[in-house]
Amino acid sequence: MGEIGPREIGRGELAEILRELALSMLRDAPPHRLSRSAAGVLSVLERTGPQRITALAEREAVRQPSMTGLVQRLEAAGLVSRTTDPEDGRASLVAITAAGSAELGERRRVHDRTIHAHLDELDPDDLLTLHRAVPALRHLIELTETHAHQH
Amino acid sequence: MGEIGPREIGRGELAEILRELALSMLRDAPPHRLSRSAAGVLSVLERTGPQRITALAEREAVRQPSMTGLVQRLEAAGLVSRTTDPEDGRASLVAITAAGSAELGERRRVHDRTIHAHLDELDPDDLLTLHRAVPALRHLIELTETHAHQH
DNA sequence: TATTGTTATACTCTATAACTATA
DNA sequence: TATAGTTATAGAGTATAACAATA
Repeated sequence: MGEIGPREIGRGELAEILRELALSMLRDAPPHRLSRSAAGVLSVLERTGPQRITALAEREAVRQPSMTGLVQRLEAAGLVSRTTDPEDGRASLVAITAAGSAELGERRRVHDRTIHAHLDELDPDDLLTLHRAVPALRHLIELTETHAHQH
Repeated sequence: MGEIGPREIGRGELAEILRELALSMLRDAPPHRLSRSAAGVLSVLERTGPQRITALAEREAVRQPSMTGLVQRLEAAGLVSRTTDPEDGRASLVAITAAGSAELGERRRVHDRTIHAHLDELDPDDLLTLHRAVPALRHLIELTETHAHQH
């Protein structure tokens, strides 16, 4: 092990706290009609437009057959629609429907409300500190999303 | 809707970022022998000592029969052991084994290493900001854990 | 041949309903 | 009766392996 410089202090602790925070928020999410998997797919479709099964599977870090099943359930529920890719007869393009967007929005509002309630109880100084950390958290999310799917 | 005071600014945005961070970290977690559910139970047992099925179910926000099944799988894998509660013949006490602790530790190290790798790429200013936010994040986790299980 | 996607099969995780055993 | 837990059953979500269709 090398020496620990000023930049190194507590980085392991930071990773640990971030992991615990994620688990904590996850456990705290109220139950909803949309599962996490379903919401994840709808969220990608909403942000990036229609996608192929393979692209969705890579993006969500699941296998192609798993994504086939998930999309089939979403289609049966009317939350996505499918069309054959005009440029490639093998591929299909999955798109979110208006009903899908509505469900997704509702799920986000419910979860955010829960988190908001906790923030309301937080010490004002802590709240200010977290506000100041928003850009850094955004950057961390970007890095995490970029480097995903490498497992 | 009431007026928006100085303390109110951006709290909705903060909740949103925290939710997105949690999802992002979750998707980023490398696959592991221990599922999230299994790791959650082992983590509780490690921190709080032997627990009843009912207590574990409440803590992890699942139903009693779901926890029965999960504990049965963990027991079959040698990660927990069970004894009848000496004070109540109906109840059993579930305890983590040495093998369970080892698996849990390994899973945490793997995930933390992934997060750590992202932190290494973060701008030093962002990293400093996040370090300063550790106590606030800790407090938020505590609030979230305390108020869980109210759905 | 390589790529896109589906089907077949199996295991984990979750739920509700009905049950057993103990208090 | 009430509580602690299990069993029965069903559905979502995941995986691997084998297959079909198109490029």
